[in-house]
Amino acid sequence: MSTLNHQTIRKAIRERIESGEWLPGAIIPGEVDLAAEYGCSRTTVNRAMQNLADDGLIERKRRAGTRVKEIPTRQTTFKIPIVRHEIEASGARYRPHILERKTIKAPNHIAARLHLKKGAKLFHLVTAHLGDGRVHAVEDRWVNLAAAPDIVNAPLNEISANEWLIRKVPYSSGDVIFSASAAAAREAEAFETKIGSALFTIDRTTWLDNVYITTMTLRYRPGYNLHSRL
Amino acid sequence: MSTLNHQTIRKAIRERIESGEWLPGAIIPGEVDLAAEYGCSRTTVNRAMQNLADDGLIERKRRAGTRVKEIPTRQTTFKIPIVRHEIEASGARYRPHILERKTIKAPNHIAARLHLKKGAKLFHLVTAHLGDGRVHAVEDRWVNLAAAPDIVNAPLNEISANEWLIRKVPYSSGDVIFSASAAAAREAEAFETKIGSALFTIDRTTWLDNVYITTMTLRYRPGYNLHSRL
DNA sequence: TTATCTATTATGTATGCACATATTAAATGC
DNA sequence: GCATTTAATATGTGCATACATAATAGATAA
Repeated sequence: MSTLNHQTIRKAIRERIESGEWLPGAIIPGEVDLAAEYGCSRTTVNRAMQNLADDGLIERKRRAGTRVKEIPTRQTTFKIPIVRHEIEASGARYRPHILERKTIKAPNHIAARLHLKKGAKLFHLVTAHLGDGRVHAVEDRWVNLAAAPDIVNAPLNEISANEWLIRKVPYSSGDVIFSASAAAAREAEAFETKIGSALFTIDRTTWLDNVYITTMTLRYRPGYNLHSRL
Repeated sequence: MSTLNHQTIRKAIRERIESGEWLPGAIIPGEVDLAAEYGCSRTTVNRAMQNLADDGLIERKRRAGTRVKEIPTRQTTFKIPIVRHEIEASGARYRPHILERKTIKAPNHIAARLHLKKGAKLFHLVTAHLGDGRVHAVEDRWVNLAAAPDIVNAPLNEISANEWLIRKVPYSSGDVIFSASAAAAREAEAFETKIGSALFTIDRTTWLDNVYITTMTLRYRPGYNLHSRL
């Protein structure tokens, strides 16, 4: 059978754009024309083009046609790593080590992040994630007890709070913030580095249907980085 | 007409997963059944399901059926920001300020990144990206002159090297690395902060068809962060 | 029992067609 | 000239259908 699937056509069009045949901002032939040129149905071309539009390579408008993007929207998808997986992928044995675990009144900025009133009592958990005994990352987490009361009894020595929560509320929404932060005393000690060292940091707040579940700050050991391709 | 489009069905299925009707790991009804249930064609259900699979919510295998992912692959898409856009979005006026600009022998680790031999001569450019006169980020870039010889004459006071290169080679592939790094003397001075301050850092190497074009390190001012939703 | 083949089946993909919808360009009215 | 309506058109979407392909379960043979 013919090998003209939508992926082939998608690739062909991509190459024509990358080769400069159709310059940024230029309009490219309509679906009907391309279908004729490649000898396939418009449906197939349509699918290929939709994919390219998803990739941010082209811009499509009804009636107006399809154009190559002026400045391609460069976007990368990062898989939000699960710390245990990262550690195990490197061949080390994972173990969470709890540094702090108590239910206390949350600081105002934490309560605000979870859209709770000032002075709300939250479950506070600080965990060092160990790979073969070495600290890979330090997690500082606050959990809304109204949303996940069982957490106080969870076996957090065996399973990390993150994974425990994923099992409880697998499909939640979240905010993710990447930044760099300076090591405080606790992190400096854990990572055996100086106070003020630059640490790659992920802040994450999670909710489901307007109920805020948890917010956490994850600080990685010095030298850690997150890699992606575009 | 009926409002049963693929997006509606996609949303419906998503909700049934999020509600816990189909638990992680469980198999969900086949396309034919769902089509019957929703009163649409299998094509439409297929499209909805493919989208959900792209989102990492479900896993599909021929013959084996579709299952809810055990641990949902959390992934976020970050738009790789163009510094000028970031600055202008905040209402400030953008201006690049060149700190260094010369063609010299590249350090070995840079030559290696661009897959060139040791001692290759490269165009080296250090730029401070200013927003209303304040330094927003410092960029340290090396350009392969074999790939983009014209860069030596580019008006880099007006347009940043990044944007100039995007125009020359709009559709290239790249590696992106997010990390935290300590401010060296140059950055400390530019950002009016102390040496060793934690800076959010993006490393990026770009190529097109096996020709490596440029590699750069972009260090953002203290406090900068990258935000996303999942 | 174990290995190999075969039929079954769920998803994957291509196509032709019809109609929806957004946007532009042309026609019309003031 | 300027505003409004109308027609033309490229993409967006849904459906029925046919066939491809991979994985499994069951049948068959060693």
